[in-house]
Amino acid sequence: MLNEPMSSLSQNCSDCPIRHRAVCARCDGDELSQLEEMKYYRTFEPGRTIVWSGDRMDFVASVVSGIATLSQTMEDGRTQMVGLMLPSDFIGRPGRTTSAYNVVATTDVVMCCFRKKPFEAMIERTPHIAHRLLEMTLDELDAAREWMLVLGRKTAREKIASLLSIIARRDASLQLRGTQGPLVFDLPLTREAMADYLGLTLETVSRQMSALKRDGVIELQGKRHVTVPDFNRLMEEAGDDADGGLLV
Amino acid sequence: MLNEPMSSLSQNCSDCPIRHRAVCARCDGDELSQLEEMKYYRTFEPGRTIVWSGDRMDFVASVVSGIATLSQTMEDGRTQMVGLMLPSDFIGRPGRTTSAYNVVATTDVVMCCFRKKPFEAMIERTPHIAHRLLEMTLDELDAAREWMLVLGRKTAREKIASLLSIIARRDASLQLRGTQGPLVFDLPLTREAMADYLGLTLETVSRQMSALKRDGVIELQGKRHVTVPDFNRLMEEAGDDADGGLLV
DNA sequence: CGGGCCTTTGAGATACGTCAAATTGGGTGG
DNA sequence: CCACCCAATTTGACGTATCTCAAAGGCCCG
Repeated sequence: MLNEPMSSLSQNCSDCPIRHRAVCARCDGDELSQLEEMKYYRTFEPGRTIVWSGDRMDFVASVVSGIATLSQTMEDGRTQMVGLMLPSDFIGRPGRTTSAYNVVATTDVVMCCFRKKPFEAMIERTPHIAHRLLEMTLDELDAAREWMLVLGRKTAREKIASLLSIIARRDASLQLRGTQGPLVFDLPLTREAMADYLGLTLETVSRQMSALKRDGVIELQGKRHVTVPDFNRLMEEAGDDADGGLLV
Repeated sequence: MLNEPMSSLSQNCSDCPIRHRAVCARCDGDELSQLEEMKYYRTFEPGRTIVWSGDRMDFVASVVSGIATLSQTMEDGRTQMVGLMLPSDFIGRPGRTTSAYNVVATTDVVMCCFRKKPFEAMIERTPHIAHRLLEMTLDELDAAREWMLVLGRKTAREKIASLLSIIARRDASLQLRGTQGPLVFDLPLTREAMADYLGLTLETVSRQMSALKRDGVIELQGKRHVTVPDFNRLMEEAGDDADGGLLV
């Protein structure tokens, strides 16, 4: 079960797939070569834990490819996913030595890691990085707050529709497709992972997926392959304004 | 119904009550005087809306005193509070022209506002501000994620206990008391506001408050004045590790 | 072809929401 | 100073969305 061989990973920042979106997006050539000195790649298989909550973390990292989740767990095992980390997202917190969350790979994941100390020092002297990191953190804060509305006030059906529309939207924007015409994508999450993200049980997730399928909001080929014939319909089911642009 | 008269507001940053915690915390004298040129104070009465979601915002601001809430509302009126803004917290987002949330004063509120354009320009050239803002944003992101666990996975009783322990903890740290001995504080929120924060109805909030009182976890003097005889007991009811330090 | 997940579906239990009415208590005006 | 008023809160009865427990498929991979 090999994922992309290391040889295909750009050792060279200039042709990195997340070059223009990651924390290094605004760096110039000189700054990039400083980063190249402190960076190294790591890969993880699906299901593998990248960091445990409470563990010492002496690196920060960008997701280069694949999907990872951030989650919190209570003593009795209840767990809540608090973040979905996609390519270009940043993992780890400058100025903190331990992880506050479990970080788990849900697909094959490639990460571009930076040793923490040198990276922190570089933040101090490199406004390009500090500003990009601030911007990314503000975006994540907005996303977390949007998710609070989903968790606190939406019904199970709306929660499922919300999750599907987020994944569909992201997929469409990666593939540069418009919102017209059917959207097709693969669910990167198991029913249980969806439940942990939505604050539901996996049975409720399954039932609501079946209901959305029965009502023609989505079509399923197998368990993971999803077709959305009408994106606006999905948005309505999510309880969102249908005019919320696709290109966010 | 006058709140603190303007005359009592420090026009002078150097004796501002939030000087050491706000976005300006790390500024030196020169930077402070630049800020003083673009700042002005505004006050709001309880219940007054400071900004509406979607409104143009041409300032950013620090809460100097009082409490404000951030909330999102769905078309049918369901609302979810996504942030509790306390003294020193920062409102507004550099690089965005409209507010994503409703901002409402729940008590008398004094805000130190900065005109947006000059402030954004200053961030660009002042690492002290950019770094402090990054740090504060990361803290807010952690708080939002902790709240996602509360919203997604906790029972009504645990939710109430979680909210009370957060307020009690903050109050204790302001008054520099330890966690030993009874904690006493005033609830700055109505039952409805608590419900909007917790993703519950106000009736459920009221019932669970009564239950916690009946079980001796809290005592109530009037509707808003709360005594917590044993903080660890409250933490247990919240479903948190009781060893979570008070001094976070 | 068989074993082990992941998923679906069912039946019954329950926590929380909804609707409605009673009670409290803090502020106000007489 | 007291009675009154009104918003906030409490309490009750009932409905229901979601959870829990249980069993029966599918599907991938060896």
